[in-house]
Amino acid sequence: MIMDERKFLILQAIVDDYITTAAPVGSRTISRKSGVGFSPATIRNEMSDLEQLGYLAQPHTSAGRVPSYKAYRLYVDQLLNVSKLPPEEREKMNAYLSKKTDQVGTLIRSAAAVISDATRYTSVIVAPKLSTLRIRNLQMVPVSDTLALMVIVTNAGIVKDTVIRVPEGITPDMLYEISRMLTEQLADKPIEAVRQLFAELIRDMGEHRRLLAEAMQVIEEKMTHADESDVVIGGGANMLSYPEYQDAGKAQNFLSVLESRDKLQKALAGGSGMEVTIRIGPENGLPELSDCSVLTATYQAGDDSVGRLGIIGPTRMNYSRAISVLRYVGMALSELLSDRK
Amino acid sequence: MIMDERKFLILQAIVDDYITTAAPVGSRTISRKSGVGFSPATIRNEMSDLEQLGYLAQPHTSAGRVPSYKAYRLYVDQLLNVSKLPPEEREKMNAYLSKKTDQVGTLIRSAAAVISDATRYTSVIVAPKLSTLRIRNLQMVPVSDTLALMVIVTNAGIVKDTVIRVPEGITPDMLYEISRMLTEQLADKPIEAVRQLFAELIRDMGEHRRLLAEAMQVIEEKMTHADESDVVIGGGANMLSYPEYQDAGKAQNFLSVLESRDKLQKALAGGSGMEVTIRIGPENGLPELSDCSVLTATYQAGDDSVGRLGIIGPTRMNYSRAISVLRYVGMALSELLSDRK
DNA sequence: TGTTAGCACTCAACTCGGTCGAGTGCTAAC
DNA sequence: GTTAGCACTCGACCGAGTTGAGTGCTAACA
Repeated sequence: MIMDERKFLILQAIVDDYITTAAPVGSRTISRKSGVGFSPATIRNEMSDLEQLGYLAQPHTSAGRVPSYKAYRLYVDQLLNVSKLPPEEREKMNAYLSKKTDQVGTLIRSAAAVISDATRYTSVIVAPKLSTLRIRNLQMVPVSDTLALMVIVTNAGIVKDTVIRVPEGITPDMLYEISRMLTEQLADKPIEAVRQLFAELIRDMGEHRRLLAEAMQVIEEKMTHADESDVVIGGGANMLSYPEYQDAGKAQNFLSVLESRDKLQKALAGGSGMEVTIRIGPENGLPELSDCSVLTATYQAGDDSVGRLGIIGPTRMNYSRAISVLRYVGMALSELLSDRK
Repeated sequence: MIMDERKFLILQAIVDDYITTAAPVGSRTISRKSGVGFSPATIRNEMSDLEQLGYLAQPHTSAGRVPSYKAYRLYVDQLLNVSKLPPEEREKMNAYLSKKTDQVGTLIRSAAAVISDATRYTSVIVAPKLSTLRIRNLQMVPVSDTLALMVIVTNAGIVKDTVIRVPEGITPDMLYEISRMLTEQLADKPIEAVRQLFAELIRDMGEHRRLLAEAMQVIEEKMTHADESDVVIGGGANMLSYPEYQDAGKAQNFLSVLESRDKLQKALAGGSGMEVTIRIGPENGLPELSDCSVLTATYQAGDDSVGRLGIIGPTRMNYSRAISVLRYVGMALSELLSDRK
């Protein structure tokens, strides 16, 4: 048995219908649809074939059919046509986002809100990771005799800070001088390259070795351990409005994923290109999200990919709309981050 | 009719029982309890009185009784004895918290997690507000020719930063000098007092007037507009495990409050002293939380009250435990923030 | 040979009546 | 004042019956 034109057509109609109703789809329903000119009986035969092929499943004998993950995969890969967002909607999003451009954190939170409002799904954005950024300025601000705050300003105006210990005998003015020197040395270098530069500096400049070593260690740590605060969620409660999540246990299960930064990071990871990556149901690897789909994309600051943004929704989500919203917001975010001088 | 000793005893037993079972309490149940030596019939008479007095309500004639808000209020005010946390539990919390003391943000997130883990309710912590802090160091770090990052380090090592515009012709070294001067002038002053100092400075130092004015305006804004990121939530999904919130609509309603920083701020506001404030059901003013109770307390950095922390749970929450956890974590948080030199 | 009408069959969802049991209020006795 | 007893109430639960959406199969048709 092989998939022919008509099977595609019928499968598409079934998925389309299921996406909006969340109820098993029967042969009559499909037959009634415009564009499909066959009787219910014919449709039934085809549906039976599609079930055989693994694209459909029946909850029980006398129910309609429900698309399988395989069906969604096919639907997304071949049957989907992504429409552009209407201009007025783009305009609205743009207006909302460009108001919030001052602080990167706020911008990202707003972007998450825009996505979840526009799709009614849950949105997740990973803030720019230190390891993908370039240093623009590094400054150590004294906090007390023994502590300083190391502030790293990166491209796109993204700021990271940490407390570091300062060896005895280093005055605020010395801190400033060292910061200036470091900034000069490190400016515009990607953080990846900083390690080596630091090693050289520590070798050449014996006198502040301890301070530099401390700073290096902190940067190192910041780069490897993702900061908890760096994942932003929008519309976490949206999922509860879908019939799939009326069951409180399931809902709690889903929400617990949102509360675990680790799992979220894992869900968003992978897929490096600019294009939207789609993981359907079990494909995303997290058992808790086995009946969700996760769409992810990358956003940039300048020419560097700096973070990922994503949408989590039920497998029967409106992929077309989700994709276009994700694309658009990703683009807008990249632009706003790159504009910052 | 008046509340006598026995009525108190019975009401207490009813509330105690309802808190653990969430099911209407019948006269037999109370009669069986140790400490109450009356027959069901007597209890019924008393319960009838208590209903008349507004402390109990009946879902329907042949069900048991459910405590009203008035009953919880009485229970909390007069019938509750708050036990201390067992030492091993304190120890565990302490150990977990003191590991996280490096970054204030992380510390607060951990504290929220500790509270929600210990109580199985939802915890909320408002990060230290700028207006309650003292400046320790102020530094402007150049980001580009026209932008700088103003970093304000406050007591307790809490850091706030904002991007500000820099008028043309101001070099990084000048920024440093100005920062140094400002730090000298402002150090250890509460932010409340900064306004006036700034005004004086702007008057006296004509040359950098524009920069100072910009900085002032930004500080002003930061002080009045609470930052979105400053509210941290722990265990938002916990509520879903209680029978009161099995209904998806109710659950969504509750979660939407957690997503609105405004409403959360409002829920936590008020009650300035160190003691735990308890708002039961409608008392908290938010219709969305009308069947929740909100406990709030204040935490300090040094001698200044800097933020609030709270627990949101069902009205039938275990007040005794919630209060002791909130007290303990509030104290621990204050200590950890004050220790920072 | 592919399509369709017809028909028997399946099964969840809903309805309805009956039973069960937890709980109440009232009354009368202790 | 307290309590035992009893009639009553009412949601929860159970099982039988009905409904309706949907299927698979077969035979007829183009």
